Amino acid sequence: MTRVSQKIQPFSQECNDCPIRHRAVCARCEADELTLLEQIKYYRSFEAGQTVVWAGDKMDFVASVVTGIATLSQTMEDGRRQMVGLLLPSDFAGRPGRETSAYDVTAATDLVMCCFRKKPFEELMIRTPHIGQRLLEMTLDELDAAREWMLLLGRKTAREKIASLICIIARRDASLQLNASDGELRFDLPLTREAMSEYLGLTLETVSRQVSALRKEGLIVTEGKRQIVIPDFDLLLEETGDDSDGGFLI
Amino acid sequence: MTRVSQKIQPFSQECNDCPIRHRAVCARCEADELTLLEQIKYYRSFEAGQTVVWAGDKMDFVASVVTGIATLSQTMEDGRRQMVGLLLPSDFAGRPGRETSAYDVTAATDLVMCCFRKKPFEELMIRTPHIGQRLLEMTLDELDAAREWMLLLGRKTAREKIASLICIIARRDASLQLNASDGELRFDLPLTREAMSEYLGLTLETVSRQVSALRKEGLIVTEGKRQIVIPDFDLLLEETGDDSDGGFLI
DNA sequence: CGTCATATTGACTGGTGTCAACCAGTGTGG
DNA sequence: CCACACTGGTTGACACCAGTCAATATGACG
Repeated sequence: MTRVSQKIQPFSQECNDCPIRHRAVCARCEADELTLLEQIKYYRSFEAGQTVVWAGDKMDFVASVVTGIATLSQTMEDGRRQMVGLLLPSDFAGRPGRETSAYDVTAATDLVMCCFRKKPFEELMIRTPHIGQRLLEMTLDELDAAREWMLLLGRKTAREKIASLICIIARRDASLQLNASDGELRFDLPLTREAMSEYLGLTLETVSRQVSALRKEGLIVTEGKRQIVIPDFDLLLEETGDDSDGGFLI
Repeated sequence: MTRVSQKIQPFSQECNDCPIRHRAVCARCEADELTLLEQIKYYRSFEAGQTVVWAGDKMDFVASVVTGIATLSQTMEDGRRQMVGLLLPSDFAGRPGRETSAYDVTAATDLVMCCFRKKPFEELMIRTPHIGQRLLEMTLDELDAAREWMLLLGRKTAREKIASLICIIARRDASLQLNASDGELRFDLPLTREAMSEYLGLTLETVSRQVSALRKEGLIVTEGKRQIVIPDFDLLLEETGDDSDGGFLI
């Protein structure tokens, strides 16, 4: 688990071509504001498994996830770990006005981040309200997601947790790529069993058992190690314990 | 559980005399901005146990908690409940830009809120950046608290959960009133066993058992039903599972 | 082929949930 | 005034879900 080696990937440096342009912290920026951001941004790439920063370490930048998935985790003294954030493309990492990272930030998959040095970003935030407004909106969304997650952690059974996680990832995948080939959903699980267990507050053995159970019952089909097919999404939704109706696609 | 009856309590209507003036969403406002807020604010009082709004119901205001404690809870179809927010004086309820409440909002104790009709508040937010800035700051704090809470829900034992909750309330109590009479901490538990169980993702029986266990071991002393004395705070802290050092008093 | 990381499965344990009885305090109405 | 109900809390007996420990698969990669 090294924290070196971030080769600059071939990637368009133009904000206008950016895949997350309309959803990230810069979403509301006008052309001139974008120019200012463009001057202080730089890209960093990480390989799957690499740590971006450790909890407590100095973090002198904030960043948007461009491609890939990052996780935020907390660790207890005796090693118990709980994931507390799952950052997908366009999500924001780091906190303006704070020196160090409160969490371990890890690349769950290969990852590209659009980074801004913290100081200039903070100054820019004061001058351009559009950034602060968008950040507030995104933080409120994060808070809602965290509260949904708390319900899962506090009250759901292992089976419901697994079904919920698969539905969450399926939804997010569907919202990015519109691969609605009939009612059947197909996507890659971007998390290892261990990462899933850290997300769900379970052991990795329980995760494995419950995934197997859902497979044996035909609620999901696995192809290879990571690929998942959901033959009937509504059927799986019923296993999450959530209200049947409340399912809005992101 | 009615939702009527909010008698206006005798309470200073002057923002300058407000006990939460320096910590609430209005904390950064200048005198002139405060005047604008003052024009659209109104107080509402609730008795312990009353519901402020139900999840899904229209909520046409946002509000600061002035005195007392409010809770945010989610309910699953079959009745399982999880608390997802604990609002203390100066904390903010409601979300600008959203019509309905996402959670049940309940008065855990007698409660006074300083309310703003949503529309005027949103318009004010656009014109006075200080409100949005402060709200962002508070939301980021809420998010951090929610993530700490997720660690508790996902990874802590019942005993650690109870110890953690008592420490959290003791800290907050100490931060409001500086009653540092020696090393001994004394305060009222503002939550019923049921509310504690909803906070912690436990049953109320388990809460009761673990509180009794801590009492029998002398880690806490109970006087009457609700009053709690902590003879040695550090000793109790060791039962939370948290890092021994990281304990900053709010 | 061996090694390593990841995943699966089994046997067993134990912590927490469930169901139920009981207690204490408070308010109510005959 | 006392019987009664009602709410909030405590304690016990027992069941069961998920954790623990361990063995075995699977696949990637040298």
